[in-house]
Amino acid sequence: MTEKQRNFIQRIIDEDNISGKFDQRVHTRFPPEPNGHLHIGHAKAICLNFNIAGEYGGKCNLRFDDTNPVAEEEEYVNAIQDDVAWLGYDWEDRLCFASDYFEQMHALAIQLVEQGDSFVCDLTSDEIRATKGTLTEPGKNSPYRKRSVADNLDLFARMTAGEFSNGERTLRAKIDMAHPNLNMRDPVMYRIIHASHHRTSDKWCVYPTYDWAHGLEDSIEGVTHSLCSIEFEDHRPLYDWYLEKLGVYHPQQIEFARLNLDFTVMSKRKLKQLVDEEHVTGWDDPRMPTISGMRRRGYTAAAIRKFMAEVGVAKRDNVMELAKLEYHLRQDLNKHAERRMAVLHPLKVVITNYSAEATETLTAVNNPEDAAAGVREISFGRELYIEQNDFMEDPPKKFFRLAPGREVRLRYAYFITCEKVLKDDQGNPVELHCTYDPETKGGNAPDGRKVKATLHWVHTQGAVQAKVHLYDRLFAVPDPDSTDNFLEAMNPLSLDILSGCMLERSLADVPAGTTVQFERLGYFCADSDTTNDSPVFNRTVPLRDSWARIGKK
RNA sequence: UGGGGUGUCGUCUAACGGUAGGACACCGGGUUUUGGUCCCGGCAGUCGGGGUUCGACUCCCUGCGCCCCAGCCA
Repeated sequence: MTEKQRNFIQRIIDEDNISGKFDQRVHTRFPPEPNGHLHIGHAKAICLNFNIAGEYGGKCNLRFDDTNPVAEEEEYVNAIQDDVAWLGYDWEDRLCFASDYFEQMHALAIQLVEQGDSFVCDLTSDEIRATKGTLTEPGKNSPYRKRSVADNLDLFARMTAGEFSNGERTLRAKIDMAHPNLNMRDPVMYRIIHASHHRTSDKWCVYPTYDWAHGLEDSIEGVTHSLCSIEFEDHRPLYDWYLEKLGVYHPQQIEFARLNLDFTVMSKRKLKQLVDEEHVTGWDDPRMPTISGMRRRGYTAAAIRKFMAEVGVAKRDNVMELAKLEYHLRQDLNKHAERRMAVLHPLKVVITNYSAEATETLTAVNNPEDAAAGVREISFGRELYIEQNDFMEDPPKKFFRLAPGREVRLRYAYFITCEKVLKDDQGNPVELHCTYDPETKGGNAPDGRKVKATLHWVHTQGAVQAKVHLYDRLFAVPDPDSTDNFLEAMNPLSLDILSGCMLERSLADVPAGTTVQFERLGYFCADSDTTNDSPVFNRTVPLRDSWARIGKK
C-alpha cells in the first residue's frame, strides 16, 4: 500500500504514459544557474529529477542555465558537477549548457520577429517598468510595438552586432499589455549585455532571458517533464506561448514546492552574502546548508537521499525540521561509522593501584552494528583522560557517572572507583585518584556486580592531541528569513573550537573525510584541514543525549 | 486590490466518495559494556460556515488564512 503511494508528479507521468503523450518517454533535467553553490534545497530537485528518470527508465540531463554572463562563473560550473556527482547521480554524456543553444535560440527569435510576434523596443528599463501597469491596472503599449518586420529584423541584427550599448534596446514578445498575468505583458526576450561569457566569451552581446530560453532548452533537449519550483507557475503560460508560437516540440512544465529547512536560510543571495562578508569561512563552511558544506561537515549522500525520499513532493509551502534530516544522518552513520574513543574536555585520572611501568592492550569493537567492521586494540595504563563532565563532586540524583566513592566502568577496560579529587585554586577538579578492580578486566565483574555508567577514556600515553570543531545551527531562530536583518539572527555559538582534545592512538593518521563515532559524544569527520601532525575533526552531529534532556527539565 | 497557487497531528506527508494512516518531534517503558542503537506503548490533525450523499479530507457554494508575481535575475 505504501508502495502504491504516488506523488502528484508520478501520477501525471503515469497518465502521460497511458495516453502516449510523450511516447512513453520520460526525460527530465536539473537546470542550475552557475552563479553560486548548490544547497540542500537544490538537492531535493536533483533527487526528484534523477529519481523520476531512474524509476521510469528515462534520462536526466545536467544542464547549466547560463544565460546571464554577469552572474556566472566557471568555478560554479565545476563545483556544481562535483556536488551532483557526490550525491550519487550520473548525467552520463548529457552535460548541457544553455549557451550551446544560443545560435538556435537566436534563429528562433528571428522567426518570431518574422511572424510579427516580437519587436525591438527602444524603451529604457525604467520606461518599461513605468508602462508595465500594476497588479490592478493594465500596462500601455510600447510606442515601438508597431515597427515593421523589416525594421525589427534590421534593428535586432544591429543589436546582435554590437551597435548599441547595454540596455539601449530589447527584443520583446508581442503579447498583451493588459494581460492579468504580468509575465504576459510583452516580456523581454533579449537584452544587451556587453560582458564576457564564461563559455562563449565575447561572441554575443545579446543574451536571452530566462523565460525565452528555458522552454527552448527543454524543447531542444527533448525533455518531457520540466520540473521546477512553484514560483514559476505564473511563467508557464509564457513557456507555453513561446513554444506554441514557434511550433516546436513542447515539453510539460510541472511545478512543485521547494524544500525549506528551519534554522537556516536557503536563498543564494543570502548564502553568498554570508560568504562574501565572511560570516562563514566559505561556501563549504560546515555550518552552511550547501552540499559542499554538509559534505565537509560529514553528512553522507545516502542520508540526504533518504531524507529527500521521505520529504515527499507536493505543492504546499513547507518547512522541514532539521531534526528529521539529523535523524536520517544518525541512522546512516550509526550503521556505517566505526567507533573510537576521544576525550574532548580532558580530566586526568590516575589509577593509584595500577603499576606505573605497565601498559596493556585491550580489545575494542569497531562497530556494534556491523560485525564485519571487526575489532581494534587500545592501550591502557596508569594515567588516563576522561571527560570533565563525566565527573561531579556533588552529583544530583540522576547523575550515574563518576563521583567520589562511586564505581563506574571504563569502556572495554576495568571498573574504577574514585578515591580522591585534586582541585585547583578555584576549586575545579584537575585530577582524580582512582583505584581499579583487576578482576573486572574487559568490563565485567565476576561477582556480578553492576555499575550504572560506562565512560569513554583515552590512555595518556600515545594519546593524539587534536583540534575539534563543535558546530551548532548557524541561526538561533527557526525562521531567520522572517527577521528584518537575517544576520542578526545568527547563532553566536554556531562554532566552538576546542584544542587539546585527546584521541585514542588509532586516530593518528585518518585521512580527511573519514567519519567516526566518538563514543558517547557524536559523529565526527576529519576535516580537509587535517594533517598527521595536527588532526582537525568536525562534529557532524551529536548523539541523541537523554541525559542532557534530563538536565533541561 | 488583478492573476496564479495552497490550507490534514508541533513538523512533513498519505488517504482520490467508504475505519483519517505513516515518519520525525515529544512523553512513558523494556534491552544495553555508548544516558547511543534497538524494541514496545502513548500523545496529537482534516481552516470556518452551509449544502449534496446512506456516507465528505475528498464533490458544490461561501467565507477566511498563507505563499508567489509589477528584473533587461533565475
